[in-house]
Amino acid sequence: MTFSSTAPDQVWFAGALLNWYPRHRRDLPWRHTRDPYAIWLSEVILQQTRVKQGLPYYLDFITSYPTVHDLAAAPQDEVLRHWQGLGYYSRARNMHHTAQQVVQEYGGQFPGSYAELLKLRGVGQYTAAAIASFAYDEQVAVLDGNVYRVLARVFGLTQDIAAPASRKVFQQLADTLIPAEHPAEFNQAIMEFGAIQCTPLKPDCLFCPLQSQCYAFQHGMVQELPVKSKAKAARTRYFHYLVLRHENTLYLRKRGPKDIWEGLYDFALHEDDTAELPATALVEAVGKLGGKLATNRAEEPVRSLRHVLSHQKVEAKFHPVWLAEPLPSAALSSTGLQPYQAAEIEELPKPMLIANYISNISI
DNA sequence: AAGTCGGGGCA
DNA sequence: TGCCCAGACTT
Repeated sequence: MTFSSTAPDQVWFAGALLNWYPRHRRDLPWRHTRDPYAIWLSEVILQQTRVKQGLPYYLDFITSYPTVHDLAAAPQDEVLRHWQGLGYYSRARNMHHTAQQVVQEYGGQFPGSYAELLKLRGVGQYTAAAIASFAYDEQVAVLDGNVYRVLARVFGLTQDIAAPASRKVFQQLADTLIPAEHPAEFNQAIMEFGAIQCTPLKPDCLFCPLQSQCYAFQHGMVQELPVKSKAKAARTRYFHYLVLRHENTLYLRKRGPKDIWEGLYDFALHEDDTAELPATALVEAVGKLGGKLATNRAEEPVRSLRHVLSHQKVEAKFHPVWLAEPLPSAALSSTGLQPYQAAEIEELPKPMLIANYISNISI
């Protein structure tokens, strides 16, 4: 790759960042260790997640599961329960799987190189580079949202960072920038610089050490870079939850694959293409399960909650239904529903939509 | 290459 | 509201 004569010198760029970093770095717990397990844990948690949001989860996980053996031995429901609220739950399932693989196939030792780390489930190019550099000082450049932004601005790259094909350009540039001497510090520095100084909305260009060499600043294009195409609009889905209750139990079931919230627990669900259902539909649904309606219960209000995900908007209605007797076993086996008491429900991993609903009713 | 997968924080 | 966040996986 070649640069125009006005492009910042590559050695100067690394030097400037390595000078900036120790003066501005945040004190974060995963920066005090070279244990690949702890670093891997932090990196998986921080995928598509701000440090502020991920930090308490990291502290909880490293305390609850101090070694990869502890994590591998834990039940999946327990791991997902610790992950509850962090989103992108495939990360937790993949993390759990990888912990078990590291114990069983690698004797509890994490792979020692970028190429080997890349083979682990849930470990992509970014995470493999992060672990390899932070834990092993391997000279492999990380490329995350921060790095995309910093490189696009400083070097004036106009490729659409949302397009997978653009990755090559940025990765090649990052590979030429990372120094042999301090690869880990360089990776930390460029990401921290993106997170603190070269921020998406209002970057602190006034006090930026790269200002004199920054393409975007010199050309008045800070607001235009990086170029990123818009995501398509989220679709709306209508969830009608049957909150089946008998005495002190609620019926929930574990969600399956090929949809949101895999592995988490919610109520009996009827999805429809409309927010409104005829009143008879509920009674009919309960009857279909072989449920008998209780007659000694006061009518409870239907609650509506809206929940926004990356690619979907869920409009949920919760319909409380008191049963006169437990659901027949045939209904349980066909739906996967099981009765749970309040203390048990607390331990189940649930989507925030469900957790929020439950926290506002009395059980 | 495009689609899918969460939730929270911010202006 | 819209955008972004220490991305990875599936189709």
